[in-house]
Amino acid sequence: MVTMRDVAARANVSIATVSFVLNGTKRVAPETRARIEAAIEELNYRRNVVARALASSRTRILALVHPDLEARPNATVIQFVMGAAHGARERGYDLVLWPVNDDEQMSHLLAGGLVDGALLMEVRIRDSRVARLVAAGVPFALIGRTEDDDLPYVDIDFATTIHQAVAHLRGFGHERVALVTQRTKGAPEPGRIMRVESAYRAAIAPLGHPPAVIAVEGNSAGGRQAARTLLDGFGEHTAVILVNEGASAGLAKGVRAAGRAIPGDLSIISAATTRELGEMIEPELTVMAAPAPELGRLAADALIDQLEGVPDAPPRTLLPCTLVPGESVGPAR
Amino acid sequence: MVTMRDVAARANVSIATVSFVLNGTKRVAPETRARIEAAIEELNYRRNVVARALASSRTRILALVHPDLEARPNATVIQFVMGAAHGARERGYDLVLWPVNDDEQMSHLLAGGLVDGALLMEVRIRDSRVARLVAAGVPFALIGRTEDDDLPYVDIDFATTIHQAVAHLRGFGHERVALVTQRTKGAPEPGRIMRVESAYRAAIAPLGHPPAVIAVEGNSAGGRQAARTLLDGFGEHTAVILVNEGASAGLAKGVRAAGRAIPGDLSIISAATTRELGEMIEPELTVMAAPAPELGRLAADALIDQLEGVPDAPPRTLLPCTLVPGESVGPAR
DNA sequence: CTGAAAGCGCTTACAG
DNA sequence: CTGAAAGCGCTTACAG
Repeated sequence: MVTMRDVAARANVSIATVSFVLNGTKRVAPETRARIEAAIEELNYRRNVVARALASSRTRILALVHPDLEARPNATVIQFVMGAAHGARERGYDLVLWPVNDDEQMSHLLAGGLVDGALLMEVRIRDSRVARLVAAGVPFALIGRTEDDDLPYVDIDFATTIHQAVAHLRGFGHERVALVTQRTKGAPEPGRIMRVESAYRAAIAPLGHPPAVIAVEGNSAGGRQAARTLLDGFGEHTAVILVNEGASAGLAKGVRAAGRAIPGDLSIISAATTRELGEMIEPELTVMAAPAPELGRLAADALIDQLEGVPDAPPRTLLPCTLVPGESVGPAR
Repeated sequence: MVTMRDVAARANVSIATVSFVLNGTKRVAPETRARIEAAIEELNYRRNVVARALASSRTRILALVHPDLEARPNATVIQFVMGAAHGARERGYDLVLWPVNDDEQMSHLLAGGLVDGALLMEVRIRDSRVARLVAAGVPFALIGRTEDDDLPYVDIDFATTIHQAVAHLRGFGHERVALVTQRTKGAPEPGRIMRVESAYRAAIAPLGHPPAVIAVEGNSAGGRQAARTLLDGFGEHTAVILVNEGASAGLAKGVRAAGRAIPGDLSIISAATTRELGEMIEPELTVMAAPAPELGRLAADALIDQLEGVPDAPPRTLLPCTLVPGESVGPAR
């Protein structure tokens, strides 16, 4: 293994000087610099990141803390993760995956000193992990929000997204619009459910009809259950907005199985999902595509800005979903 | 920050002895050990993983090397990734994500010394990354296979999977069975395509009809194209096996759009995907569910076994997919 | 069974 | 502009 010592010897300088040109932390005479760069090139030297981390007390590693995601293979999840990985890499950071469900284990890992900061996924309204992070003195950024709006986060702008969805439906004459959200058995609710609901209530208020919110599990069975509830209980609705990726297909199937037409009898918009999911369903669903890759990247950026003390870096970013018209929205009956 | 030095001072021993009890590398007198453990407890000490890595030349970090996965949000991909992350964590290792497309960048990262070993995803028949890994002297395990069968890998047992799929179809009287695989524009083909094809040829040989292989892109458009080819060109086929997750929904839609019934006119099995994907489609697809979580975990295990010199650890594992009956397979017409 | 000490490969005041 | 040296927090022969 070739070390800084070898480079220094070949360039006839001290290892300190090699370090200075590598980091650009001090001015070095042009000729000296050239000699060092030549030596680095000739020896094919790469500085050891572990030694650098120990000496500088900065590992340049970030943790992505998330619950078990195997269980919910939603299309947006991988986009978040990969967006964060790309964002980190591009700024010279590494991203480690920490699939931990309990706070204890997270604190334990944090105390090991491997990471400079953490990205939190699946953030809940009241999230005890945040207190742990603060206690450990570890900088962080959230993907999603707690009830405390002053923390660093990136999130989907649900207010704008839902308003646009409602506006789109109103353009087709819909006045009675229901909402389908996600119920997570056992687990505390992610913050977005609450935000989505209030955005929905605000958006449909001008229409003068009472809100109808249906919470089901994020899978096909949940979707079919939502279809039944919608058709039986709330029969008069002509459109529905879903913020439940996993239930989208089941809802469409359930509606059709009940002999109703999409969009003839019911228009559907699935929000916070991917264009690809919409294409898979019959009829092709109109979706509000989540800016998941961007959010992943922005989360990494926000955390790194914080670590590096970048001035005027935005600690919080909200991005709305993008409407991708399919064949599931039509005129109100 | 509390260090080993603090623990040693409190327990009245040298830091060497503290290190010995922490690592279990040398026998320590019970009373001494008890004193040290008490001190660790009282001070809430956690050993610094970076210092440990530098001193032991073992970082206990693994890299997951993969091309850009944002672009292809297949359901199995996240399962692989999370399986590997879990497997690593359970054995005290961390997994970093390395989204790199070119070999140069991979070698560059490797040379930094951050990782003890690498897991390679999306392995191609001839994969230049393998040579790079060998050149860098970095242990690795593949998720998938190259043409060289002697390397450490985990993979789906496509031979068994395809045979089971064909046997299932034969049970329904099918004799003319087509295959739909994936075509990746530009990129070299992953090794599995080749293996799937030869497994398919072997499995249908006893049926006495010529093979029909259709390669399309892994998205809805690809699936619809496959449907057209299948219905127009190969009209006499009564069943199709897909090994193209992303095209599954498009194929089903295309077949129905052409006025053909599933499974009345055409039976469909989608192999190497998830049960959830099958549920999303209309009619619910019979799938061969990929053992993706297990394979991710096994890949991590194989690599760690190698790093730790575990005797008799299996360097290669093949796991078949599991048949999950849906509504897309019926008697041959 | 325990300790003193070298060493892992860097960074970073400090001195000149 | 450059260097000598301490130090980051551990592990690991080596000696006793």
